Amino acid sequence: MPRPQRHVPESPPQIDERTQLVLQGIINSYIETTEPVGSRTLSKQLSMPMSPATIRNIMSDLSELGFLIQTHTSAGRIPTDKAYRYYVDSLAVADSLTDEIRTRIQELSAEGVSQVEELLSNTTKILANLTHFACLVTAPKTAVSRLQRIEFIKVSTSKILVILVSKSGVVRNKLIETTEGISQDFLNSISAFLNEQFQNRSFREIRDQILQSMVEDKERYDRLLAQAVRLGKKAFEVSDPPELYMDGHLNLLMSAAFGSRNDLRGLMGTFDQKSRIMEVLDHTMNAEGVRIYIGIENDHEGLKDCTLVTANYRNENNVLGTLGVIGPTHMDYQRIIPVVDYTSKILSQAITRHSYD
Amino acid sequence: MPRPQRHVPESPPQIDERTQLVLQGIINSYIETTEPVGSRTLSKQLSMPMSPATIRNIMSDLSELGFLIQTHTSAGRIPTDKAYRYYVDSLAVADSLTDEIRTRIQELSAEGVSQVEELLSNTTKILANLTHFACLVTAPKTAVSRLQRIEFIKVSTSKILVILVSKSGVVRNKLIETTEGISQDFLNSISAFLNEQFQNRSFREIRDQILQSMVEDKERYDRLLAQAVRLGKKAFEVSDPPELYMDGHLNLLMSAAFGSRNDLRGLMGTFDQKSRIMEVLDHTMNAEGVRIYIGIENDHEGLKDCTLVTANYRNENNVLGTLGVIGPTHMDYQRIIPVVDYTSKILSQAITRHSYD
DNA sequence: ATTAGCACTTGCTCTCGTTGAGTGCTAACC
DNA sequence: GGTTAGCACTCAACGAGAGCAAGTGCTAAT
Repeated sequence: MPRPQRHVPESPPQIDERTQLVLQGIINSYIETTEPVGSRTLSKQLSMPMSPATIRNIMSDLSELGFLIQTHTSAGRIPTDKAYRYYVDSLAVADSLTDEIRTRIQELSAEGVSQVEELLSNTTKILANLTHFACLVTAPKTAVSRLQRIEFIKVSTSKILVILVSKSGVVRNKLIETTEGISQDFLNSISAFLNEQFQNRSFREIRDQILQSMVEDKERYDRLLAQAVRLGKKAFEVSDPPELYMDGHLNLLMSAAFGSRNDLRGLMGTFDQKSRIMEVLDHTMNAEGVRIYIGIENDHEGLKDCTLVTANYRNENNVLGTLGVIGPTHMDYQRIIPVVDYTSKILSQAITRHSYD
Repeated sequence: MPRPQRHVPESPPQIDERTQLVLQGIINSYIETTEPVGSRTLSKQLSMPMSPATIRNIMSDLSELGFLIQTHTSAGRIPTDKAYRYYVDSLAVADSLTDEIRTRIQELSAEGVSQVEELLSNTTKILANLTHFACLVTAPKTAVSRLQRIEFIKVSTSKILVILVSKSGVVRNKLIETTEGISQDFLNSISAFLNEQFQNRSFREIRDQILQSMVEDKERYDRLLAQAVRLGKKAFEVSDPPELYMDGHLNLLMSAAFGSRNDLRGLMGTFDQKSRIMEVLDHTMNAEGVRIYIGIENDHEGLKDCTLVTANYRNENNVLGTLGVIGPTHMDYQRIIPVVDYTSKILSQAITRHSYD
């Protein structure tokens, strides 16, 4: 298992081995049952034989360290976010994936999947199925992706369809209104020109350059150039809708993991604002490997009882986007982490096959 | 208000005027409060002065006719699906829309909306906002829509991008793998040929015709024709994903209208299967005007506590698709029906402006 | 035909004791 | 000195019972 990155690097508190064992036991038990765990129960489950009283002492220490809390005085204890952090960083051992799960994940690029968009949407579906949590995949960032092909198609006297194909295989189209009658032949010349000029350049670069070239004079005298700039400008205008593929959020809402009606409301609100979720994901995109954000570590209010597990996907040359799952903080980390990890790798492979890089 | 179509035409039961008044009062009150309504409460609310005892007698009759039920012996009464049916057919008077709502709806084709897809997605958003229910819009059926333009773009040595633009303004693209090296020039000839041959024909027609022409011999001798048929076949192959725009389902789930956890589960399952929802909507598409399907009249199990209100949208020549909202059976019909009606008209206008017909 | 009055039903809420899981502390134990 | 048994204490959850409020159906008077 790839050792996941820690959210805030900080030396893990020194805890002796037996205490670790107890903590681990509590977390495992809580993940399984979602019930506060008491000393007696734990004593029976634990491999190392310890009396409830001993465990009580250890638990008391752990409470003092901020790893455990009690919902009320006479109840068992449940792990805090801090405990999960420690667990994920130092205790958890990733399950190895079964062949069955591997196969399921590989199906994201099953026979007949020809478009990148389909790939991404399949990924969320499969992840949702596997985890029963909310699953997210961001589309490759258009701003940084590079141009493979641009084409203009005249669909009516006043409308021109722009087709943008990026190196990463994403196709985007856009309608442009135009007053002047431009022939298809002329459009072809323009796209040939733009293709030659800008292939392999990033959309952002292209945009900048086109905007700049506006000030230069020479194009005034060249009808082709002038039109190319005019149309190109429209084509590359910023209007990337935040593209986010999402599935399984309904599962999550029902998962009974969230008791109170209020939590649900908050969570719902969160999922309604795709753009906010995008932000969160984008924010994590600089790191490598599987990243884990537990509860309060998410700076989004609605996610305070959730853990976000993300990883990037990429083609040979670039990081393209992020995928992730959002579940309750008491998710089964040992299972979820390798699933996300493997999915990101498979998606990377698949999308590399679809890229033109 | 367009008198909504009745689900199963059937002469409305003869009910005297005062009884109608009571039924209407009960339904109105229940729609407003979602509480069983008793004789005393109703007596105070009703315009015509009647004592609780009188109302009790009438209620008793209505119960016998199957319009009302009691959740338990000593509770007030709530309307049955049959009551809503009667209400919608004979009692309800549509509210007239405020200017504010009209304006809100008109915003679906606000400044800068250039693609049909955006139009449809805006429609669901606005409807969801206005109704707080789940809102659906089906994309124009590709099978019946007619070809405006087809274009092939070579994006790499082995991949060709097909762009299909329909008369209704929907753009669809699709990737085709090819082993042979075909030049862009040649692709242009092919698309020119196909455009000339098939413009204005419905996708279904085209598909049929291309499949048929396979058996004819002459094309063997004509490379252009052969390739055109080969690529055209791939391009028009059936693989329409069921295209459904949806919004507000989360609102619906939270609307507290659904008490039991179980109902929710069922409803969720329903929304998860977009294809089933499509079926339901498609099924209603033959009718005209606003249609209303109340509770059990929906032959989908998960919708047994829901009412579906749908209307078609169209351009000048054809019915293109359906839009609808799904809410609890006790929705405010007098408000929802005109909203759906007006939205369908505005969407029709907008999409007509975007059509090439 | 309508209405007032009354007995009856029933779900909801509040209280109160009981139960059981769990804790923290102390003293005994190895 | 760490570990464990024992014990008093706490507190949520459960269930029974009382009282309440809303509502009904029936009967008899208007």
